Amino acid sequence: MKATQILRTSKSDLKASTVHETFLLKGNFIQKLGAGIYQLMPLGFLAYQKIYEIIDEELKAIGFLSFRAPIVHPASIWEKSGRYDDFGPEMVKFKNRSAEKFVLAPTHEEPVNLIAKKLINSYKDLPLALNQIQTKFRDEPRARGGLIRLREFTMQDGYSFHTNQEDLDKFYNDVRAAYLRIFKRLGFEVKVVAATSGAMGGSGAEEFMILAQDGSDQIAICEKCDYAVNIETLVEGDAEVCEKCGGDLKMEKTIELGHIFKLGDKYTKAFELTYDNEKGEKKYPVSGCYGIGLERALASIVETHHDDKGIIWPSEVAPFDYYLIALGEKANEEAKKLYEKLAKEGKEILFDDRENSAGEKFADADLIGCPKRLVISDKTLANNQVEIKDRATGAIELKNLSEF
RNA sequence: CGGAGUAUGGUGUAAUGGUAACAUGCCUGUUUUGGGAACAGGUGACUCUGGGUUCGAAUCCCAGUACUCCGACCA
Repeated sequence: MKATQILRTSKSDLKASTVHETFLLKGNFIQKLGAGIYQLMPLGFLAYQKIYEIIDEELKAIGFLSFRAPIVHPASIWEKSGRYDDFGPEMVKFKNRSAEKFVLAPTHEEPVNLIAKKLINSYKDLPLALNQIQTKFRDEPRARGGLIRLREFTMQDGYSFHTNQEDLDKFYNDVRAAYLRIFKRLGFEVKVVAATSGAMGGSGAEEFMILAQDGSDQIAICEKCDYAVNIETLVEGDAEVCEKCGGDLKMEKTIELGHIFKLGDKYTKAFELTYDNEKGEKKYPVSGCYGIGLERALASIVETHHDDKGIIWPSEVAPFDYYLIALGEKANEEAKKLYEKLAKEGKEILFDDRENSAGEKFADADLIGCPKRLVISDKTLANNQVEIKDRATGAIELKNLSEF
């Protein structure tokens, strides 16, 4: 892709309240429409799609079926579950011209359970795992922190249904492992933290956290073993020593990237979702649910992968692999050829074909943060070479044009 | 939802009751290319909305809306 089409960086010293928002706004990855409401610009959407694909791929690989629920729901399905009145003011309710009642989905248990009810009749239909990556809207009283806490956001939300606890436990562990693979591919070092499943009911829950200065969660980490726990679950004065080994606990600010729950039969009971067992008896499946916030993941990648000049994308989520700069007219001709060749081979390359000064192109290459920067200039052309600079390490190597 | 503040070209700011200015961006041209270049010309804001005070309002007053920060709430 060409910079003249997609790149609109800002030279201003704009400073948002968080690092990721500063760089994402400066590089024009995102645009703010209102508090907690942002749109992804073409550049930002490229990175977002990479995240989407990684999550989708890993979850399909362990057996999730993809579905897609709507964002606007008729109020009736929420009235039926009893949550139309219970959910609280963060759920937006509205009426259309015919005074029919609707809600904007803050979560998707209601439609998912309707899908599951269609698909599950018999024990033979279990286990079943359903997944979607879809928009949620929550009218947060105070959205803040850039993309960390949005009102409209995208969430991967998966749900699984099982005949018994052992089967749920097994699948839960599969999801746990898939989540660890996802977060590794996204470039994170996550801590899996014991969490309360109180509000959701059920038998267990864990959160996937990263340490981050701008985080709004706090966890307690044991200084001796690898035990970590959300401080929300530390209520009864045991907030000072590790319950595993007795070591001292240290408080750290974190961002929660994902959350997995064993729900038991709370929701299947609430939604009257049953199956027939071998004896023909009606039983409630036990279920689990699993979620990752995509914009929050995007923001967190920037929070954990940057220097003072800009973003340093992990290779799997970078919007482009290469950022190509040409200096001088002769170099520009060669760069154009190289760009077309690499593009034809399917390489993801951003060619800075703008007429801007050299310094501006270098600064933007750092800001945008593609893993490799290619420079062609009179200097490199003297030996028919291209300079390759690694964004993360700063290491520079020269390669012959013919080797590309 | 409680407390405080802000609202002016695309962006960032100035003008404190009397002609809306500066920088940047953008457009044209010339020149320039290894770390945010230079010159020249040009473009662009009925100063958030509605009301009020005044000869006169970006400026003062009232209401609304939006945004920011602190707190509560939530993930």
